[in-house]
Amino acid sequence: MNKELQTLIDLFLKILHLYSVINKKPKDYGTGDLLYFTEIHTITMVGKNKKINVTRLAEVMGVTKGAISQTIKKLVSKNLILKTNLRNRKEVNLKLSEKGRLVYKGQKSFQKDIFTFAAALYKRGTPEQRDLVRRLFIEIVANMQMRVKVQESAG
Amino acid sequence: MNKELQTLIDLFLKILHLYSVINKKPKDYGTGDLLYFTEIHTITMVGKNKKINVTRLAEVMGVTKGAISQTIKKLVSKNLILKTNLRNRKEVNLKLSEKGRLVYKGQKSFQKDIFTFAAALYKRGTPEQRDLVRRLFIEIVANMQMRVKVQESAG
DNA sequence: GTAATTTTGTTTAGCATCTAAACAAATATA
DNA sequence: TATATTTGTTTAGATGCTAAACAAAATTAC
Repeated sequence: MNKELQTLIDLFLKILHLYSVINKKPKDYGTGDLLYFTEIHTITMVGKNKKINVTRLAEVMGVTKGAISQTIKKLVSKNLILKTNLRNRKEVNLKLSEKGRLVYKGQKSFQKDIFTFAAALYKRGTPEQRDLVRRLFIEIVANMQMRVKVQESAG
Repeated sequence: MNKELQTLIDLFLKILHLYSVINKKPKDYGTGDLLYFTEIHTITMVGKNKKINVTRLAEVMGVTKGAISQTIKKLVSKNLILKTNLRNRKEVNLKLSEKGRLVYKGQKSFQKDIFTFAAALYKRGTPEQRDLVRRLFIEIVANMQMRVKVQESAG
């Protein structure tokens, strides 16, 4: 069993690594912009969170406000993200432009693609089998989130 | 079911993101060196693959030879990795120093820690439940590896 | 056996991304 | 109103990567 478990952990670590390799190459989702993963990820997060601001985006993405500010500046200049609520120079509200939504949709379908075959496998499983998968993922997320919090309070 | 599946994919993407957040902070595994993830990952790969060389390491890690060469240079200067087979200036064989092995062990136990609770959950599952988990991971790895290969041959 | 080719590793310049810190501007609190 | 807090921006410097030019060694072709 321990060997089986180690193999499984190795598989999981391999997935984590492969995902970063896949996302290293910049992509064009049909807008004419070659976008790096950080840019795409930022667009994804803005698309997912209505009217988010820089500070909250930094929290959600686990980086500093400065990093977000720089990325947003670039994406605004590329007309992928819009700053609304500009009568007020503080508390900027971010939203996607039409072009930004195209990237958002492209990335979503890319993610769906990656998991298409795994999803089919999952669907064919019994309710009991699916239950363990779900609980494992929830447990791993909970553990990792705890670690991030500990890191934040320590650093 | 589709909502359940989307939730699961979101959980998985969250894991991928949290892992990168966790690994962003440099760590000291008791050698006095504050090491960044790239350095730790490189040490891990050298530890896992006996007498590996720069070219193979680049393939395994999905980066260019130049990148590996730079990282190795730094790790050799920190006395974490050793270059053997130096009578021959080509085909360098890499291995961990005593200090490097300490980092290797530290990282291994860190990875084990992350999955401790999930592993306990997995162990309590039935053989049928575990079977789906295994097959899902294998499927995801296969799909991602295929994508990396396609990317390589295309780019 | 020598010449041409391939393989392997290194260096360089330049780019993307991040942090920390200093800062400016707006808001909230005393 | 004065002070403190919150929010966003800018800057300098660091890591890590690529592409390309290069050097050195090994392999292949003739």
